[in-house]
Formats: sequence, structure tokens, C-alpha cells
Amino acid sequence: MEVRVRFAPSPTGHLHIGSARTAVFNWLYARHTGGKFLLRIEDTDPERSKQEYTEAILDGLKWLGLDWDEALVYQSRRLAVYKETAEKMVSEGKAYYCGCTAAELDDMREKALKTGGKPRYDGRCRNRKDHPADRPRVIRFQSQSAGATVVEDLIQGRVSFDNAELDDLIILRSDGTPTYNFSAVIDDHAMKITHIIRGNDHLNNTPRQIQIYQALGYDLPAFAHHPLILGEDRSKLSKRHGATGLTQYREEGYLPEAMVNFLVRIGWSHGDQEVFKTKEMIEYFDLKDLTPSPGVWNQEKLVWINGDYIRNTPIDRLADLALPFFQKKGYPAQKDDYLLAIIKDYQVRAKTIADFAEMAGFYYVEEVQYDPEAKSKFLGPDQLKILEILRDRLGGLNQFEKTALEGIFQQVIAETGLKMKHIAQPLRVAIAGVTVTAGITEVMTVLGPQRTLSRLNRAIRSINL
RNA sequence: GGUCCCAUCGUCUAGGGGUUAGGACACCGGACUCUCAAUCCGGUAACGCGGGUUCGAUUCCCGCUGGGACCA
Repeated sequence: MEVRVRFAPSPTGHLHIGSARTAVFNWLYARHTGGKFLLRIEDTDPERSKQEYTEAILDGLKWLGLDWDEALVYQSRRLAVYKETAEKMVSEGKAYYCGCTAAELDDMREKALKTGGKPRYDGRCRNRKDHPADRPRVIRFQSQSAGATVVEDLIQGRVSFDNAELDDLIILRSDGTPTYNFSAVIDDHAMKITHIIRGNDHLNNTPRQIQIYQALGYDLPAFAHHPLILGEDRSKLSKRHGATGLTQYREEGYLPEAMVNFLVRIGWSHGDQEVFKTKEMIEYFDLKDLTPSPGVWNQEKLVWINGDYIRNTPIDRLADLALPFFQKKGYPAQKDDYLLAIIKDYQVRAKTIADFAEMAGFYYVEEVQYDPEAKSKFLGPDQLKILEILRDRLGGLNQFEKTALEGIFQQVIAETGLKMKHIAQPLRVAIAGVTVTAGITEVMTVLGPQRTLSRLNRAIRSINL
């Protein structure tokens, strides 16, 4: 039988990294099994659902490289189906109208609490026939009161729930909109979903859903509840732990492949392997290799894996990705050989795409800004002489090239008795303004004789002032 | 509070009745070196506690503790 899985976000905000991970698991499972990956937009709450969020979620999925099959299902367009089904259940005695007011429900809860009971609906409307027509009424599912409902979870194992714990949940609100547990069941069945892969936060909903499946005579799908991602303090990952929106990571210069690789490795493993090509992930991914225990978001590891991906990404693509970062910082960069050369020299150093513009902005400035500490340490009277020697020797070259530059450094070292570090650092600060850059000959080669010499002269003048 | 889930280095994890408990990130040292990276080499570091079961439990079972989620 063909595997059919789905990702069912509520468009009430941007794509959360936890949701993105759920999507990744679903997508991988579909691709691994040769099945279908479907999307359903759970937008039955008109107050909170926004079209722009749906767009943002789809953008996020596309960015990650998660392509989906078949047309999107919008729950807001299926309200009639939910209503019809709920009413049919009433006529079949599987659900009933309930006109209890908020006051009645509060009262019920209070009394239950006072007598040591649980704050749950007592089912008083189950057999009521005299519903006042002027009162809004909901439809409640008549749940099993005896026995237990068992979830055979592919990740968590067998989980049993005592039916006595489950009260008669509302499936249709008085305004005719369905509740989550109801619409999810109706749609998963309509979409012929075979495996429900979702966060562990839904495990408690599952017995209720199973009872609805059974009442409706639907076949049960397989369930797989994956563990959640936790923040550093081991509580559910939220805004106070930092960025939770996928978009933010994109804007901070993380590569989509690195994000997928990182996300999938929280909770999933394949032996000792850390870095996976998409093809490998698809080949190896299986639900049985998901752990049941939650995992903490490890930002350092994300940074490392992103750096690893950057080191293995073609220069040309890096340039395309980095260009907007340079431009955003006001540098007159464009995609040309100059940019490509810079990217090449910084590829091993960048941990994010943003790092390129962060570290290599000096290539694009008219006047180098000297870092105060660097200047006081390397652009003082002590360094004047060496800088002047370098200017004179370098001025004799009409084009910069690695071996020629190295030859000059060797000569200068031989003549002055200085060590390379005594030459390179002042020179570096003179032409870049900072003490940390790519190799000095690489920087000079890219900058070229003109820029290098004029920067060198300006540094010398700044010392003489 | 009720229900449910979880428990191997700081973190992500492998493993599993008898192992020197493996890998990765981070961290610390070293090599390389013009700075910083990258790379390579080495190091510190874990089976939460208590009962069982067993010749033997980190591994299986129970309890506790701790953490988490959901519902209220």
C-alpha cells in the first residue's frame, strides 16, 4: 500500500523550526517509501489564520527543499463536510447536541473540583431532548466511558489511555466550526493518510481521535509521535530561547541543507554519521531510527554543520547567496571575479553566509577603518620603517601574484632580520584595518597593487601625523 | 492538579545482559602557521537513584527522583 503522509500547519504564524522538523520527517518518510507527502492548511480559525502566513510556511518548505504532492487542502473550504459529518453522527447516536452555557460548565467544573473529582464534562446533555432552540449549541462526541484506548505508536511504543479519563469532547462549535481533533480525523481519512507523523505534544489527543475513527468506521492510520525540541533549559523551545522562526535562520545566513541536516539529527540517527547528502537521508531514513526522547537545540552544532556545508558548497553559489548580505551593509558589491575571489578566500572561515560580508567588508571600502586596538598595536612608530620598506618594494611590482609577493617577503626578512609575523600584521592592519583576515598574500592579490599601495601609503601617513 | 511521554559525556547521539561504553558539537592541549580559520593528532567528560530478575545489569521489570508535554 502506498504511504501517504501529511504536514498540517496552522497558518497563525511563521514556520517554526520545530514544525519544520516535523515536515522534514514526513517528507523524508514519503520520499524514502516512494509515497506521497501532502499539505493541509488548518485554517478554521478565521481570527488567527492569515493568508500571508500560509505563504510564509510554503516559502519555508520550498526553501528547505521539501516539495509536496497533490493539491493543498484548506480546512476552511471544508466546513460543510465537518458539519455534515457531525450531524450525521448525531443522527446515528454517536454524538449529541449540548446547550450547556459557560456558567453551567464553570459550575460543573467547580463542583467536581470541590468533591475531589476531575474538571470534566459530565455528559448531562447526552440524553436531553428539550434543547432550548434559542440557545447556541455545540455537538459533542459521545466517547467510550469504559475500557481503554490503546495507541500503537511507531516511536513511543504501546500507550494505553483509560477511557474514563476522556470526557465528551466538543467536535463542532456553536458557530459551526470543527475542533482540531475532529477535523483532523475527517481530513486524514479523506486524504487517505496512512501514517501520521507528528510531535509528541499530540500524543494525548490521539486516543480521542482513535475513538472518532472507530465511531465513524474508518480504518486507523499508523501513528508516530516524534519527540519535541527543547530549549537550553529543557523546556519547550520558544521565543525566549532565541530565534524559533525558520526565516530568521535564513536571514542569518544558514544554508537550507544545513538546517535540514541539523534538524533531522535531533531525534534521528544513522549510526555514527553526522553529515548526510539529501539522497543519503532519503535512503537511510526510517521511523524506527527516531528516538522517543526529546532533544535540546544545540546552536553550536548548527553553526558547525553550517560551516561544513559552506566549505562544501561551490563558490559560485556562495557568491549568489552572499551578495545580498554585502549589499545590505552598503558595500558596492556585485557578482564578479572580485567577489568570487573574496568568497574563495573566506570559504573556510565563514560559519554563516552573513560572515562573508561581516569579515570581508574591507575589500569594498574607499577608506579602511582601523580597528583602534589593531592600530595602536600595529600601526605605530615602531612599524613605520617596515611599512615604508614594503611600500618601496611592492611599488616595484606592476602586478601582484603569490610567488612574487612571497619573494619580496623573503627578501625583506633576510635584509631586516624581522620575522614574517612582524611584517604581516602591520601590513594586514594597513590594508584591511583588522588583525584577522585571509592569508596576507591572498588579500593583496585580490586587492591588487593599486588598492594595496594606496592603503599602505595612507597607513604610513596616519603614523606620521 | 490529572493524564501521558522521556532519562548514556555540558549538548546531539551509537550501543546493548559480559564492551577499554563508540562517534559528533563544544571545551582543553599539540602539529601546521603571517593573523584567523580549515585540517590532522591527542585529552577531559556519561549509563540519575533504589529495588528486583540473572552467574552477571548501563542494557530487562518495578518504584522513586528529575525533566517535558497535553488538559484544566
